[in-house]
Amino acid sequence: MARRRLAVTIKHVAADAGVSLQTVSRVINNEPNVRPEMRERVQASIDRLGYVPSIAAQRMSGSKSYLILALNDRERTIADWRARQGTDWVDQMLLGGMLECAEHGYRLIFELVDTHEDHLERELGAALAALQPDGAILTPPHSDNQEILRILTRHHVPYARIGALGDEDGGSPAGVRVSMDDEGGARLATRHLIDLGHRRIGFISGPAEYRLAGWRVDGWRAEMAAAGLDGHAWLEAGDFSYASGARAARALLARAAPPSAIIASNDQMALATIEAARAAGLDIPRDLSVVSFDNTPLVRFTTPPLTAVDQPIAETTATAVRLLIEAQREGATPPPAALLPMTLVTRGSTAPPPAA
Amino acid sequence: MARRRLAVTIKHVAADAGVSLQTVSRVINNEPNVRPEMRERVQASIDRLGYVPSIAAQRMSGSKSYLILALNDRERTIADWRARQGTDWVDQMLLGGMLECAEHGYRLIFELVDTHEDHLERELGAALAALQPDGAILTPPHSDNQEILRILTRHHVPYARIGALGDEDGGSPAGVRVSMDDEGGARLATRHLIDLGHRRIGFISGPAEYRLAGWRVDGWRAEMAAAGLDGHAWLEAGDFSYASGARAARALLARAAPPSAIIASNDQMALATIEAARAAGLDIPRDLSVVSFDNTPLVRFTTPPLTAVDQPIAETTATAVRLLIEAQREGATPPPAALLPMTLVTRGSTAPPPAA
DNA sequence: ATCAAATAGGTGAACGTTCACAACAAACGC
DNA sequence: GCGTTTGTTGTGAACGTTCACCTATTTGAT
Repeated sequence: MARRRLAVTIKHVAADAGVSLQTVSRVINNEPNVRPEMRERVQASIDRLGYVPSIAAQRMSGSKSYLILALNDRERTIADWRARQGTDWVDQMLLGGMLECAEHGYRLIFELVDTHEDHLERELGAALAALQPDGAILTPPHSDNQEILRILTRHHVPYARIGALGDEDGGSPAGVRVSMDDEGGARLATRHLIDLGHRRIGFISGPAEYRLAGWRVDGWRAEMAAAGLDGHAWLEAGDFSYASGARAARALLARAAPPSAIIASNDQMALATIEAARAAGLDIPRDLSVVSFDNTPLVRFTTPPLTAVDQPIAETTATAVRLLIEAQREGATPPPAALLPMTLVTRGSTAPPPAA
Repeated sequence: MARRRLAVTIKHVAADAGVSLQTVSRVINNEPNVRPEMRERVQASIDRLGYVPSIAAQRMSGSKSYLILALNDRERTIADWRARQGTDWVDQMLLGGMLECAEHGYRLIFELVDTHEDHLERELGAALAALQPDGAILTPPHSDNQEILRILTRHHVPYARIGALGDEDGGSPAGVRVSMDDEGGARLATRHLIDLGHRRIGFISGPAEYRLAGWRVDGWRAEMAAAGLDGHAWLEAGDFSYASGARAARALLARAAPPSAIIASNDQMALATIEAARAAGLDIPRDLSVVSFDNTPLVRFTTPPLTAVDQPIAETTATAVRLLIEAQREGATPPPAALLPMTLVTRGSTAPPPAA
């Protein structure tokens, strides 16, 4: 029954330092108009008593809540999770955003939302009203969900969208945007293979409903074209699943002029490609070079370990958090956008093409 | 400057329904002593106005915060994350706990703490004071960290410990405990191999500082003994790393009487075992059966896919949340403990031993 | 020297909710 | 019919912080 919270409050600090509540508040919030010596005295009391302002109380009197919500599609996340299909992106996103938040005295709260029309309004509204966050981060594939944007706007919560389009802003406040350079990543991979001497470079694409899948194709195509190579012949469609990757790889290898290298749009399809090649009696990387996209933990433990394009997932949320906080401080300048570069991690699955 | 929060408050609901604030509060909190018709009328107003109580305000007036903190070692998490070493457990823990929280109207906040002596006090204290959570979950390897327990106790935050010892409770409030049955899992794996006909079953252990590593050895040993087999000869020490697994596997296979099956204490060492076996010209599972522990996404995409003991990581936090909430409702009965069973997922890496 | 402005600090009210308690009505025991 | 319990509603204070406003004091320009 002893429900008494014996927490140390601003009142105790004020009494201890012999000043008013307001002065302590000013010191906490680093406001001006406090004499240095006074500030020091108050700070000493704060340290000695181990005082920490209560977020709840701060939020109550209209200040920031120092909370940022990372909104994720509940169904998709749970499905991925139940299936234990590398939900690796959850780690990356969460931790990247969290550390950046910590840096600025904020806290990241990971929130799963049901994106079904009827539930969305109630659930998201409840979360916003209850937590009153200072910002929200939208992750794919719902970064463009107009309904979510509408609700956030109505609740006056500034947002950052990851991997969102920029063009469709029909006058609505655009918010911060952070994207990964999928096209650049694909160019990197293609360039790497061209530099090794490959000329017939195959590409296994992802499902059309993911925009990033298209961008990856674009990058491959652009770099092929730049090198005077055919950026159309060796394209096979996949859907990010292992099975589709296996099918696409078999199709590519069965061609009259099979590619000497294959870029797969994600790790699972790359794994499938390796298996398919091996089943066809090919040695990796002697007979076939393989590059994958995403660089999840999966690809470090294959034989050979895969050369892969690394997605800066963590940097994505970290940047979103940073821009969100900065934009708030700066005032209403046009909301910033960032494009994060991908990097190529060279491992054992790529080599010069066979002498032919 | 329009800092005005035009949120709908309890006051609006009260006015709309023509009752006092207190009555609305009672309806929200499902308290007794409200006439059904009154309750209905208030509920109607709540629904119509889309009212959601503010957590901040609730927390202010001494009620619950409906927040549960999941405490994790910052350094370890970041290291794992930077290295992109399957931080799979983060996903699992987080999502498991989160969904269970959602079920009860709570919210899980993932918090990284610096466990270095001097920082711990300040950082954890700050988090507790700021958030005032209704409970905390401690995860390995710090479930027994006395300093953390001391701080939590001082702040009156009930806690659940995952994978903690039970014996060392020197009179301090023990809190809820949730563990995974590592020994049972090892027995399951061993039993499976024995049933297939194996008699020389090797075991690659984890590092001694992890208690669960010892429990896994115990389970293997117990089941071997129960079947009248030698539970000492085919043990090799590893440290959960790929390199150590490769070393241990080579050592086992080089023996005069090599095992026909090997159980590795985690997935990475199992992967290493498969590679080592293949390098030695062995076929999996024809010449050697391999069982791994943990069942991370890694092991589904190897060839063959690995038979693995699955850790109920998600259930672990889910159970912790549930017990924490229940214990709070029930009052101070002796805090409960749970032991979660592991399961064996049979895939392609196990088969009867070669005819010999 | 005088007045305006900037600086340093304090005071009461407000934020949205619950708690303790009071008030009143209805139901009950006898 | 009376006192007692039980059920239902309302009232004022409290939680910890910041905001708007106020009062001194100091600074600077004329």
